[in-house]
Amino acid sequence: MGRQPCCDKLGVKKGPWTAEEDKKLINFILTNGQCCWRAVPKLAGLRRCGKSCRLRWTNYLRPDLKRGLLNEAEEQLVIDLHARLGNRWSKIAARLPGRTDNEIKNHWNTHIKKKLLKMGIDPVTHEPFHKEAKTEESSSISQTDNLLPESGNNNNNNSSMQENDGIANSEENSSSPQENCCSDESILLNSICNDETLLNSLWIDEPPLVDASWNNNNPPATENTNNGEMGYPYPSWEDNCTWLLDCQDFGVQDFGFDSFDNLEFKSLNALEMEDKH
DNA sequence: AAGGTACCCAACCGCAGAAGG
DNA sequence: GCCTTCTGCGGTTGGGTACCT
Repeated sequence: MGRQPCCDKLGVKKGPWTAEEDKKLINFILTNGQCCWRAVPKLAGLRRCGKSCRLRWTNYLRPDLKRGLLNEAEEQLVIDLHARLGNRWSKIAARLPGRTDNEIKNHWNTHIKKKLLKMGIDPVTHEPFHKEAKTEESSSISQTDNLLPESGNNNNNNSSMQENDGIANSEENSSSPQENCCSDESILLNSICNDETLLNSLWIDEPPLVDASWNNNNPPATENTNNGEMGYPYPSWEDNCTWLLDCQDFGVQDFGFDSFDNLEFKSLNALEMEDKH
């Protein structure tokens, strides 16, 4: 259709964001909320493309973001969700409060993929390599089942297989993806993931469960009693943005955010409830 | 200490789909 | 129904840093 570039390339700054730019963007969103991103750079006095502003906000500046590596439970959840949803990072991220699709995608590519390969598991199909070679017709019944028709192997099956030196490691196959998961939460997760009704609900494009309060376009001023319905004690949009800037240095926990597990279970419970309707 | 390599992650790019006129 | 605009998504890139020789 011959789309125009999202912004005039002339005079648009690229590359890493400076603290000053971050401040401007945060200030703008605090006072105006998230409106049309295209207008944000101009209104906020930034020489950035709107897209870049949105990305910066969603991937880095949002105060509800978690920092640091994914913990084991989160990682396991990502693996399970990926087995069912494929490379739909945004959907996966929607199940992991405080995590962004970009973050999960990066973590998948740099950590999880290698981990699975090392265990002799194809990160695309989530099948052990030897099993895959043996019988393709056998509808899998493994825990990382392929309920998903598209589970990531129809459109992007060309990638990531070239590095399958994991075949050489297939003797490690006896260790399932859950081999490291002996904690209670992992057990719980597994049981959740084996719950068919719950899994089915993952296919439904339900409204976002975690970031609603950030996705709405209400001006911050109207949001003084936010987060009640979701049960997330986000700091209120008020006063100035200093807390928000500080937030980047600490992490959501420091603001009394619920731990991942609590949120996760809330999300999963919500899914379950939805499925019953 | 210096150079090379691997790794990580923030940011960019291009496309698809939704929304509105 | 068509066209345009905007947003969001997934793939990819490139700079910074850690590690290795």
